[in-house]
Amino acid sequence: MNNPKVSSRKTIILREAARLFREKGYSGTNLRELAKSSGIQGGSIYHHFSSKQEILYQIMEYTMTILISKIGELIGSEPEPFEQLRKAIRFHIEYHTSNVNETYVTDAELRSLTPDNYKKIVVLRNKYEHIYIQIIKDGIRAEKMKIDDVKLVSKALLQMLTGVSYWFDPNGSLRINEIANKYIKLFFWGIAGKDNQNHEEAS
Amino acid sequence: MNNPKVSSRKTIILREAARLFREKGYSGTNLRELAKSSGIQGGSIYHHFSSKQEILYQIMEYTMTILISKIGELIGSEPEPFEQLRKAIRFHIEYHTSNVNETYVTDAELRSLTPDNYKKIVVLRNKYEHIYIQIIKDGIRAEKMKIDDVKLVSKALLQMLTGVSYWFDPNGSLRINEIANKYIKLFFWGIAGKDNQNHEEAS
DNA sequence: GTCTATAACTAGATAGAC
DNA sequence: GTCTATCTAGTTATAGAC
Repeated sequence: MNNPKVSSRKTIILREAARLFREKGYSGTNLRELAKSSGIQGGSIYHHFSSKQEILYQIMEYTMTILISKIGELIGSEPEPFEQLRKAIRFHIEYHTSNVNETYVTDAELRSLTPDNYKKIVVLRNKYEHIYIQIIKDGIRAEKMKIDDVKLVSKALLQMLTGVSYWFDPNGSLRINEIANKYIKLFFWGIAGKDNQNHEEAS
Repeated sequence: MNNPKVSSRKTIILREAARLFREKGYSGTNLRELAKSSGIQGGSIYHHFSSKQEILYQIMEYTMTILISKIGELIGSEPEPFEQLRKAIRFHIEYHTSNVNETYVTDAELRSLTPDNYKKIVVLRNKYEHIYIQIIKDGIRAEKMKIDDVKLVSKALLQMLTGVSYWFDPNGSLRINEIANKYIKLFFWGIAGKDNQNHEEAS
């Protein structure tokens, strides 16, 4: 996980843990099973991690750090907010579908963190979410986007995008790139299309 | 739960179970604690339910059944697809925010069901999702909506809407009715607004 | 319908050998 | 770095009294 070129035991444990935590939940996963699928015995886990909690925390901390750093690079090299948002959407879907186990756990197991770990991860989550908020704010300022509630719209967007990893099937007919295009189109223009622009109000 | 007027012990257990399953997960919740917060001792749970699994199943079965029956009534009395969708969106958000614990559990604890129970709940989920798919298909046929991938769009919609119950704060400044309006507007017209309709493609 | 007591088992974590 | 053995505690579920 720290060095993707070497599949050290630690890396294997983290990868298997993410898989099991997603399949059975954090509480539903036991360390003997995790050890077995990592190729070692139960007790050996504790050579690499001090507790089950630490494994969960490291998965989340790593995932959020990568997400933040990659999205940062991505939008740093692109000045136009519309194009920034397109790239951000594409990236979020790609990363979440390519790392389903880790991102699912990071998303769904916040409740299983100790209070201290919880605080740290929430800080990172807010940081990531704030990047999307900022892009949209810039889009409004540039008069490219029309939104009256930036926070709500960012949340709606991220939940919709994260949802892709819940149903995405790598063996299905849709490529990730096509899916991203469809989401971009939906989020930008909605379902009503130009012809129905007269129903602007939502009573 | 079966008769909302009487808060029988069974009803109380189901309500408390939904709350605890959401807070700590199904595996993370123990029956002594559930019993305690329901006002009885651990062993007494088994007078009302045969197992922990049965409690989970009943929460989900009840929630899905109500969702399907209510949305059925709602769109049955409205012929126009645009208006049907507005009502459906409003209903989904309202029900999910008013019954956060039950809907969250129904959404997130599918993995904790036994294979037999899993199959039954998935049938109900598909039934509910199919109602949204049908509305959108009708909307396309009536040339009110422009969508090339109905399944994807329905999933995007439902994930976005369900997400409201994850951040909704009853003491916050936004009323559910206002939130529903914002989501309807977003889903119908997108964020780009009329003026930018020329960027139709999403490269 | 609820209680107490307990059976049967499983879990996270530790210790010390190799 | 991994093993085996084990401690300690907690878990679902059952049994029988009230």
